[in-house]
Amino acid sequence: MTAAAPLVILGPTAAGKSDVAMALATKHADAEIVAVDAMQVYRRMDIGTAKPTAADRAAVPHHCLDLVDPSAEFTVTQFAAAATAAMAGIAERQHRSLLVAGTGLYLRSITDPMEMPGRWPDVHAELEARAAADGPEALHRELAALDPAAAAKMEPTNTRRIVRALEVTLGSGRPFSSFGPGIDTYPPINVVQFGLRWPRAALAVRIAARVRRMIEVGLIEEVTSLSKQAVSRTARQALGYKEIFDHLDGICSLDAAVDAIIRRTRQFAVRQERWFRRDPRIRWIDINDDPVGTALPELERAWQTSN
RNA sequence: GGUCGAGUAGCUCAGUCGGCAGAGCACACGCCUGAAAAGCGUGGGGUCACCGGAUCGACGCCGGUCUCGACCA
Repeated sequence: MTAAAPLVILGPTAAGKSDVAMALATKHADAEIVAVDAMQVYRRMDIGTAKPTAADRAAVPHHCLDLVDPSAEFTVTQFAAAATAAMAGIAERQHRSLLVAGTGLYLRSITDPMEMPGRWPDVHAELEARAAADGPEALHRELAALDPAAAAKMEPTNTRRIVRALEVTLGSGRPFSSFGPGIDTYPPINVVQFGLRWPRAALAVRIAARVRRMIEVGLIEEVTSLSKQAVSRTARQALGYKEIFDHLDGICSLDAAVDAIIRRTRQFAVRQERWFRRDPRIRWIDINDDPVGTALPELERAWQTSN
Protein backbone atom coordinates (compact mmCIF):
# COMPACT_ATOMS: atom_id res chain seq x y z
CA MET A 1 0.00 0.00 0.00
CA THR A 2 1.31 3.40 -0.89
CA ALA A 3 1.32 6.09 1.75
CA ALA A 4 -1.77 8.23 1.85
CA ALA A 5 -1.34 11.61 0.21
CA PRO A 6 -0.65 14.42 2.66
CA LEU A 7 -3.63 16.68 3.12
CA VAL A 8 -3.13 20.42 3.43
CA ILE A 9 -5.36 22.98 5.09
CA LEU A 10 -4.18 26.44 4.13
CA GLY A 11 -5.45 29.98 4.22
CA PRO A 12 -4.90 33.39 5.73
CA THR A 13 -4.27 33.98 9.39
CA ALA A 14 -7.34 33.74 11.63
CA ALA A 15 -9.22 31.70 9.03
CA GLY A 16 -9.74 28.86 11.49
CA LYS A 17 -7.20 26.43 10.02
CA SER A 18 -6.11 25.01 13.36
CA ASP A 19 -9.65 24.43 14.57
CA VAL A 20 -10.57 22.65 11.37
CA ALA A 21 -7.41 20.56 11.52
CA MET A 22 -8.06 19.53 15.10
CA ALA A 23 -11.65 18.64 14.31
CA LEU A 24 -10.48 16.39 11.51
CA ALA A 25 -7.49 14.93 13.32
CA THR A 26 -9.36 13.95 16.47
CA LYS A 27 -11.58 11.75 14.32
CA HIS A 28 -8.69 9.86 12.80
CA ALA A 29 -6.13 8.16 14.98
CA ASP A 30 -3.63 8.05 12.13
CA ALA A 31 -3.58 11.83 11.62
CA GLU A 32 -0.53 13.84 12.62
CA ILE A 33 -0.41 17.59 12.19
CA VAL A 34 2.52 19.42 10.62
CA ALA A 35 2.56 23.16 11.20
CA VAL A 36 3.75 25.06 8.14
CA ASP A 37 4.30 28.39 9.78
CA ALA A 38 7.35 30.59 9.81
CA MET A 39 6.82 31.92 13.32
CA GLN A 40 5.42 28.94 15.22
CA VAL A 41 8.85 27.37 14.89
CA TYR A 42 10.00 29.69 17.67
CA ARG A 43 9.84 28.49 21.26
CA ARG A 44 8.23 30.81 23.82
CA MET A 45 6.42 32.73 21.11
CA ASP A 46 3.07 31.11 21.77
CA ILE A 47 0.33 33.69 22.20
CA GLY A 48 1.28 35.97 19.33
CA THR A 49 1.74 33.14 16.85
CA ALA A 50 -1.55 31.50 17.88
CA LYS A 51 0.33 28.29 18.47
CA PRO A 52 -1.77 25.17 19.14
CA THR A 53 -2.47 24.69 22.84
CA ALA A 54 -0.84 22.10 25.07
CA ALA A 55 -4.15 20.26 25.19
CA ASP A 56 -4.35 20.09 21.40
CA ARG A 57 -0.77 18.96 21.20
CA ALA A 58 -1.43 16.24 23.76
CA ALA A 59 -4.46 15.04 21.84
CA VAL A 60 -2.89 14.98 18.39
CA PRO A 61 0.81 14.72 17.49
CA HIS A 62 2.10 18.05 16.16
CA HIS A 63 5.31 18.65 14.24
CA CYS A 64 7.46 21.63 13.31
CA LEU A 65 6.52 23.65 16.36
CA ASP A 66 9.13 24.99 18.78
CA LEU A 67 12.09 24.05 16.62
CA VAL A 68 14.43 26.85 17.72
CA ASP A 69 14.91 29.56 20.32
CA PRO A 70 13.84 33.08 19.42
CA SER A 71 17.49 34.05 19.25
CA ALA A 72 18.00 31.83 16.20
CA GLU A 73 17.73 32.87 12.61
CA PHE A 74 15.50 30.48 10.73
CA THR A 75 15.12 29.93 7.00
CA VAL A 76 13.09 28.02 4.45
CA THR A 77 15.80 25.45 3.99
CA GLN A 78 15.82 24.52 7.65
CA PHE A 79 12.08 24.31 7.57
CA ALA A 80 12.03 22.10 4.51
CA ALA A 81 14.48 19.71 6.16
CA ALA A 82 12.51 19.56 9.40
CA ALA A 83 9.17 19.11 7.67
CA THR A 84 10.46 16.50 5.27
CA ALA A 85 11.92 14.51 8.16
CA ALA A 86 8.70 14.82 10.14
CA MET A 87 6.62 13.64 7.20
CA ALA A 88 8.95 10.72 6.58
CA GLY A 89 8.47 9.65 10.19
CA ILE A 90 4.72 9.95 9.87
CA ALA A 91 4.76 7.78 6.77
CA GLU A 92 6.90 5.18 8.52
CA ARG A 93 4.33 4.93 11.27
CA GLN A 94 1.71 4.31 8.59
CA HIS A 95 0.14 7.57 9.62
CA ARG A 96 -0.94 10.49 7.48
CA SER A 97 0.30 14.07 7.42
CA LEU A 98 -2.18 16.87 7.89
CA LEU A 99 -0.41 20.10 7.01
CA VAL A 100 -1.71 23.36 8.44
CA ALA A 101 -0.16 26.05 6.31
CA GLY A 102 -0.04 29.81 6.60
CA THR A 103 3.38 30.45 5.12
CA GLY A 104 3.20 30.01 1.36
CA LEU A 105 6.90 29.75 0.65
CA TYR A 106 7.41 27.16 3.37
CA LEU A 107 4.56 25.11 1.97
CA ARG A 108 6.01 25.24 -1.53
CA SER A 109 9.36 24.09 -0.15
CA ILE A 110 7.77 20.77 0.75
CA THR A 111 5.11 20.35 -1.93
CA ASP A 112 7.45 21.38 -4.76
CA PRO A 113 10.98 20.78 -3.48
CA MET A 114 13.39 23.23 -5.04
CA GLU A 115 17.11 23.26 -5.31
CA MET A 116 18.27 25.88 -2.86
CA PRO A 117 21.43 27.52 -4.18
CA GLY A 118 23.39 27.85 -0.95
CA ARG A 119 24.86 30.89 0.74
CA TRP A 120 27.98 32.96 0.35
CA PRO A 121 28.02 35.28 3.35
CA ASP A 122 31.13 37.22 2.33
CA VAL A 123 29.79 37.89 -1.14
CA HIS A 124 26.43 38.79 0.36
CA ALA A 125 27.92 41.26 2.81
CA GLU A 126 29.94 42.97 0.12
CA LEU A 127 26.90 43.23 -2.15
CA GLU A 128 24.78 44.71 0.62
CA ALA A 129 27.43 47.31 1.27
CA ARG A 130 27.55 48.18 -2.41
CA ALA A 131 23.77 48.36 -2.61
CA ALA A 132 23.77 50.79 0.29
CA ALA A 133 26.49 52.89 -1.32
CA ASP A 134 25.53 52.84 -5.00
CA GLY A 135 21.86 51.96 -4.89
CA PRO A 136 20.19 48.76 -6.06
CA GLU A 137 19.99 49.88 -9.70
CA ALA A 138 23.73 49.49 -10.16
CA LEU A 139 23.59 45.93 -8.91
CA HIS A 140 20.58 45.26 -11.08
CA ARG A 141 22.59 46.31 -14.14
CA GLU A 142 25.37 43.98 -13.09
CA LEU A 143 22.90 41.14 -12.65
CA ALA A 144 21.43 41.91 -16.07
CA ALA A 145 24.88 41.40 -17.59
CA LEU A 146 25.56 38.13 -15.75
CA ASP A 147 22.08 36.62 -15.65
CA PRO A 148 19.62 38.47 -17.88
CA ALA A 149 16.82 36.00 -17.19
CA ALA A 150 16.99 36.57 -13.45
CA ALA A 151 17.34 40.34 -13.80
CA ALA A 152 14.30 40.51 -16.05
CA LYS A 153 12.19 38.93 -13.32
CA MET A 154 12.92 41.46 -10.61
CA GLU A 155 12.35 45.14 -10.10
CA PRO A 156 15.54 47.23 -10.23
CA THR A 157 14.57 48.61 -6.83
CA ASN A 158 14.18 45.31 -5.03
CA THR A 159 17.50 45.26 -3.21
CA ARG A 160 16.89 42.06 -1.35
CA ARG A 161 16.17 39.90 -4.38
CA ILE A 162 18.89 41.46 -6.50
CA VAL A 163 21.54 40.99 -3.84
CA ARG A 164 20.51 37.39 -3.34
CA ALA A 165 20.56 36.60 -7.07
CA LEU A 166 24.00 38.19 -7.46
CA GLU A 167 25.28 36.44 -4.35
CA VAL A 168 24.35 33.09 -5.88
CA THR A 169 25.59 33.91 -9.35
CA LEU A 170 28.96 35.19 -8.15
CA GLY A 171 29.33 32.68 -5.35
CA SER A 172 28.39 29.54 -7.25
CA GLY A 173 29.65 30.55 -10.66
CA ARG A 174 26.25 29.53 -12.04
CA PRO A 175 23.50 31.92 -13.06
CA PHE A 176 20.88 32.26 -10.37
CA SER A 177 18.16 31.43 -12.87
CA SER A 178 19.76 28.05 -13.59
CA PHE A 179 18.67 26.77 -10.19
CA GLY A 180 15.09 26.25 -11.27
CA PRO A 181 11.98 27.85 -12.62
CA GLY A 182 11.16 29.68 -9.42
CA ILE A 183 7.76 29.45 -7.84
CA ASP A 184 5.69 30.33 -10.86
CA THR A 185 5.05 26.80 -12.03
CA TYR A 186 2.55 24.39 -10.55
CA PRO A 187 3.08 20.80 -11.65
CA PRO A 188 0.72 18.01 -10.54
CA ILE A 189 1.61 16.67 -7.10
CA ASN A 190 0.44 13.95 -4.77
CA VAL A 191 -0.78 16.40 -2.15
CA VAL A 192 -4.40 17.38 -1.60
CA GLN A 193 -4.71 21.07 -0.80
CA PHE A 194 -7.74 22.81 0.64
CA GLY A 195 -7.92 26.56 1.11
CA LEU A 196 -10.17 28.32 3.58
CA ARG A 197 -11.48 31.47 1.94
CA TRP A 198 -13.24 34.28 3.79
CA PRO A 199 -14.80 37.55 2.70
CA ARG A 200 -12.28 40.24 3.58
CA ALA A 201 -14.60 42.17 5.88
CA ALA A 202 -15.53 39.11 7.92
CA LEU A 203 -11.92 38.06 8.26
CA ALA A 204 -10.97 41.58 9.35
CA VAL A 205 -13.48 41.38 12.18
CA ARG A 206 -12.01 38.06 13.30
CA ILE A 207 -8.48 39.43 13.14
CA ALA A 208 -9.31 42.43 15.30
CA ALA A 209 -11.05 40.25 17.86
CA ARG A 210 -8.20 37.78 17.93
CA VAL A 211 -5.54 40.44 18.43
CA ARG A 212 -7.49 41.96 21.32
CA ARG A 213 -7.83 38.52 22.88
CA MET A 214 -4.08 37.99 22.56
CA ILE A 215 -3.51 41.18 24.53
CA GLU A 216 -6.01 40.05 27.17
CA VAL A 217 -4.39 36.68 27.68
CA GLY A 218 -0.91 38.07 28.06
CA LEU A 219 0.80 38.95 24.79
CA ILE A 220 2.51 41.94 26.38
CA GLU A 221 3.88 39.77 29.19
CA GLU A 222 5.04 37.18 26.68
CA VAL A 223 6.90 39.79 24.64
CA THR A 224 8.34 41.37 27.78
CA SER A 225 9.72 38.01 28.83
CA LEU A 226 11.73 37.83 25.60
CA SER A 227 14.78 39.99 25.71
CA LYS A 228 14.69 42.03 22.54
CA GLN A 229 18.46 41.92 22.16
CA ALA A 230 18.31 38.14 22.24
CA VAL A 231 15.59 37.88 19.60
CA SER A 232 16.80 37.16 16.08
CA ARG A 233 16.15 39.32 13.07
CA THR A 234 13.66 36.81 11.74
CA ALA A 235 11.77 36.34 15.00
CA ARG A 236 11.72 40.03 15.83
CA GLN A 237 9.62 40.93 12.83
CA ALA A 238 6.74 38.68 13.86
CA LEU A 239 3.35 40.32 13.91
CA GLY A 240 2.49 41.36 17.42
CA TYR A 241 6.04 41.10 18.67
CA LYS A 242 7.52 43.87 16.56
CA GLU A 243 4.79 46.31 17.57
CA ILE A 244 4.83 45.41 21.27
CA PHE A 245 8.61 45.78 21.31
CA ASP A 246 8.10 49.26 19.88
CA HIS A 247 5.59 50.02 22.59
CA LEU A 248 7.90 48.74 25.32
CA ASP A 249 10.65 50.94 23.88
CA GLY A 250 8.36 53.93 24.28
CA ILE A 251 8.05 54.48 20.55
CA CYS A 252 4.25 54.29 20.59
CA SER A 253 1.31 53.94 22.92
CA LEU A 254 -0.27 50.59 23.58
CA ASP A 255 -3.37 51.62 21.64
CA ALA A 256 -1.25 52.57 18.66
CA ALA A 257 0.63 49.29 18.88
CA VAL A 258 -2.59 47.28 18.97
CA ASP A 259 -3.98 49.22 16.01
CA ALA A 260 -0.78 48.55 14.11
CA ILE A 261 -0.90 44.84 14.87
CA ILE A 262 -4.47 44.62 13.62
CA ARG A 263 -3.75 46.60 10.48
CA ARG A 264 -0.56 44.71 9.63
CA THR A 265 -2.22 41.37 10.31
CA ARG A 266 -4.99 42.30 7.91
CA GLN A 267 -2.45 43.23 5.28
CA PHE A 268 -0.61 40.01 5.90
CA ALA A 269 -3.81 38.03 5.43
CA VAL A 270 -4.28 39.69 2.04
CA ARG A 271 -0.73 38.83 1.05
CA GLN A 272 -1.37 35.22 2.03
CA GLU A 273 -4.51 35.16 -0.13
CA ARG A 274 -2.60 36.56 -3.09
CA TRP A 275 0.13 34.01 -2.68
CA PHE A 276 -2.19 31.04 -2.41
CA ARG A 277 -4.71 32.00 -5.04
CA ARG A 278 -2.14 31.66 -7.79
CA ASP A 279 -1.88 27.94 -7.16
CA PRO A 280 -4.47 26.22 -9.39
CA ARG A 281 -4.12 22.97 -7.48
CA ILE A 282 -5.84 24.33 -4.39
CA ARG A 283 -9.50 23.54 -3.80
CA TRP A 284 -11.23 26.43 -2.11
CA ILE A 285 -13.87 26.25 0.58
CA ASP A 286 -15.82 29.47 1.09
CA ILE A 287 -16.52 30.28 4.69
CA ASN A 288 -18.71 32.99 6.15
CA ASP A 289 -18.85 32.31 9.85
CA ASP A 290 -18.23 28.68 10.83
CA PRO A 291 -14.93 27.23 9.62
CA VAL A 292 -15.32 23.79 11.21
CA GLY A 293 -18.96 23.31 10.29
CA THR A 294 -18.41 24.50 6.74
CA ALA A 295 -15.14 22.81 5.91
CA LEU A 296 -15.22 19.56 7.84
CA PRO A 297 -17.62 17.58 5.61
CA GLU A 298 -15.56 18.22 2.50
CA LEU A 299 -12.29 17.49 4.25
CA GLU A 300 -13.75 14.34 5.73
CA ARG A 301 -14.74 13.20 2.26
CA ALA A 302 -11.27 13.96 0.94
CA TRP A 303 -9.68 12.09 3.83
CA GLN A 304 -11.71 8.98 2.96
CA THR A 305 -11.50 9.02 -0.82
CA SER A 306 -7.86 9.92 -1.28
CA ASN A 307 -6.74 7.51 1.41
C1' G B 1 -20.58 88.79 20.68
C1' G B 2 -15.09 90.09 19.05
C1' U B 3 -10.10 88.75 17.17
C1' C B 4 -6.99 85.24 15.00
C1' G B 5 -6.18 80.46 12.77
C1' A B 6 -7.92 76.19 10.13
C1' G B 7 -11.30 73.71 6.26
C1' U B 8 -7.64 70.18 -0.26
C1' A B 9 -8.14 62.04 -1.59
C1' G B 10 -10.93 57.36 3.46
C1' C B 11 -6.90 59.68 7.26
C1' U B 12 -2.64 63.21 8.26
C1' C B 13 -1.17 67.13 5.57
C1' A B 14 1.93 69.88 1.23
C1' G B 15 0.59 73.21 -2.71
C1' U B 16 6.12 79.02 -4.36
C1' C B 17 4.24 84.65 -8.28
C1' G B 18 -2.98 83.09 -10.31
C1' G B 19 -1.53 78.81 -15.46
C1' C B 20 -3.86 70.79 -16.31
C1' A B 21 -4.52 68.79 -8.20
C1' G B 22 0.23 66.51 -4.90
C1' A B 23 2.78 63.30 -0.93
C1' G B 24 2.69 59.70 2.97
C1' C B 25 -0.53 56.23 5.04
C1' A B 26 -5.00 53.41 3.99
C1' C B 27 -7.40 50.57 -0.01
C1' A B 28 -7.19 47.51 -4.70
C1' C B 29 -4.01 44.65 -7.92
C1' G B 30 0.63 42.16 -9.21
C1' C B 31 5.57 40.05 -8.06
C1' C B 32 8.30 36.59 -4.82
C1' U B 33 14.31 30.62 -5.39
C1' G B 34 18.13 30.30 2.07
C1' A B 35 14.72 37.10 6.28
C1' A B 36 8.54 35.24 3.64
C1' A B 37 4.37 37.34 9.86
C1' A B 38 10.02 39.66 5.34
C1' G B 39 10.78 42.42 0.78
C1' C B 40 9.43 44.94 -4.05
C1' G B 41 6.22 47.18 -7.70
C1' U B 42 1.54 49.04 -10.15
C1' G B 43 -3.05 52.44 -9.65
C1' G B 44 -8.14 53.66 -8.51
C1' G B 45 -9.65 57.55 -5.86
C1' G B 46 -10.95 65.18 -5.55
C1' U B 47 -17.73 69.77 -6.22
C1' C B 48 -9.84 72.17 -3.23
C1' A B 49 -16.29 73.72 2.90
C1' C B 50 -20.36 76.73 0.38
C1' C B 51 -22.33 81.19 -2.48
C1' G B 52 -21.05 85.23 -5.35
C1' G B 53 -17.28 88.78 -7.65
C1' A B 54 -12.91 90.71 -10.42
C1' U B 55 -9.67 88.06 -14.15
C1' C B 56 -8.41 85.12 -20.68
C1' G B 57 -7.75 81.85 -16.50
C1' A B 58 -8.78 80.87 -9.14
C1' C B 59 -7.18 75.72 -4.44
C1' G B 60 -4.46 80.59 -4.13
C1' C B 61 -7.16 87.36 -4.95
C1' C B 62 -11.97 90.28 -3.16
C1' G B 63 -16.98 90.07 -0.53
C1' G B 64 -20.28 87.04 2.15
C1' U B 65 -22.05 82.28 4.57
C1' C B 66 -21.16 77.72 7.32
C1' U B 67 -18.15 74.40 10.46
C1' C B 68 -14.04 73.45 13.85
C1' G B 69 -10.14 75.30 17.18
C1' A B 70 -7.57 78.94 20.21
C1' C B 71 -7.72 83.42 22.59
C1' C B 72 -10.45 87.97 24.24
C1' A B 73 -14.97 89.69 26.39
